[in-house]
Amino acid sequence: MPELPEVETSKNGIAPFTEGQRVKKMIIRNGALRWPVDDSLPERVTDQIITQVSRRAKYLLLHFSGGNLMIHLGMSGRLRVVNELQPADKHDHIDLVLANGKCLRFTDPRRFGSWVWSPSELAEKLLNKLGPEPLSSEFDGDYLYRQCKKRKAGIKQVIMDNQVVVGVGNIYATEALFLVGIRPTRAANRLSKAKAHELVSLIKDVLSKAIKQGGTTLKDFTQSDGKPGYFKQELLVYGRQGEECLICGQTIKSVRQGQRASAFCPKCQQ
DNA sequence: AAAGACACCTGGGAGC
DNA sequence: TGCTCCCAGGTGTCTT
Repeated sequence: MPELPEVETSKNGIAPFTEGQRVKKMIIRNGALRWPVDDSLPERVTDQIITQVSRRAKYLLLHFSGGNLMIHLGMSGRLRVVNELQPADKHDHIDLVLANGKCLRFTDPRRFGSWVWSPSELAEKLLNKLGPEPLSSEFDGDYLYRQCKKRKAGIKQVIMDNQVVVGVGNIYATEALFLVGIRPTRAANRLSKAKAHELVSLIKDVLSKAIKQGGTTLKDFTQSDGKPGYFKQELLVYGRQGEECLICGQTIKSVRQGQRASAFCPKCQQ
């Protein structure tokens, strides 16, 4: 997925075309997503106005008077605003056709994404577990330090844990740990308070910067107008295993943690 | 309570 | 050209 900056970029891209618009029709071509898309959704949103578009964690929320549509992009999901007459492609699973002749189109080859109505039992279950937003003041050095003291797992797994802080995925966790000079495998409970403060500040920096650049385009992600995100050029270690460290020239290594690759520089990160 | 493995699914690239 | 295998932005669930 799309990590937090990509979701934020999608939100900013679609908001001007969707806020204040009435939904004319909802088309579900393939509802077999992370959770089966509720059959009653079209009935629920048809003729309703999208009052606001917001984000919570990696969920994009379309607000209606009676509740929200919670959209998650999973690993390969994408939202675009297209003309309603544009023919649907192979993985274009859901359309929200709007009164202004535009169409909010959801594309997701791997179908790990989701469209869930909130409030609902499922929505509460998903939302209740979520930790603070990474860019909020609640996520600060003292907080992360307290969370880390309880855990002996690798620091990278802790900052990627949604219960600790939301929105930090593999790319930005990897980058922030490089910037702070700590190996992803370092036991979280061995992080000093000073480093916890520094790490929080770098996570915020890297996420904010990525949002400004329109996110990171690897393969699937594009902004809602179809343009790529430009943060990829800024990546210092993610995906660079085998290449030279841009700071010291050492070969970037990669380890697997929780079935996920973690790239790091063996010299810059201890 | 926490950690680890596994699940969901398709497509792209590497290697043979 | 084609097959097989591994990998990929996430995260809920089940087992130790």
